[in-house]
Amino acid sequence: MQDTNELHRQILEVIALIPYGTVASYGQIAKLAGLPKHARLVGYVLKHLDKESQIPWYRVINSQGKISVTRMDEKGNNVQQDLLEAEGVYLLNGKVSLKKFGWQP
DNA sequence: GCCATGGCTAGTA
DNA sequence: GCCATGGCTAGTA
Repeated sequence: MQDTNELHRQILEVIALIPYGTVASYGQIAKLAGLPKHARLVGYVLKHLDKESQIPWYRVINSQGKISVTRMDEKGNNVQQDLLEAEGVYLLNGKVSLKKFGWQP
């Protein structure tokens, strides 16, 4: 049980390092956390993140540059997309250019 | 235990 | 294909 939380903590730690205005993929986070092949776990952890968390969850997208989260605000805008655009990260044809905005640690 | 289910993905086609 | 979770049966005791 404690091992699991430790993994989650490592993952969140790495996500917290993603710089403003950049994005990283689930797989990339997993790898940097020392957990290659655990991309899905990253998704799981983020899904269960509590609302109060200060972790920049929205800077994590899939490896194709697409947003996986579908949550909308009252205006019908995708919440994650809004948060990214507020940092200057925009979508083109529904995708973020990883070349431009991808985090290179 | 077994099996389905995910905020996924490298590597084909 | 990967892998942690969670719900749900067998099958013991």
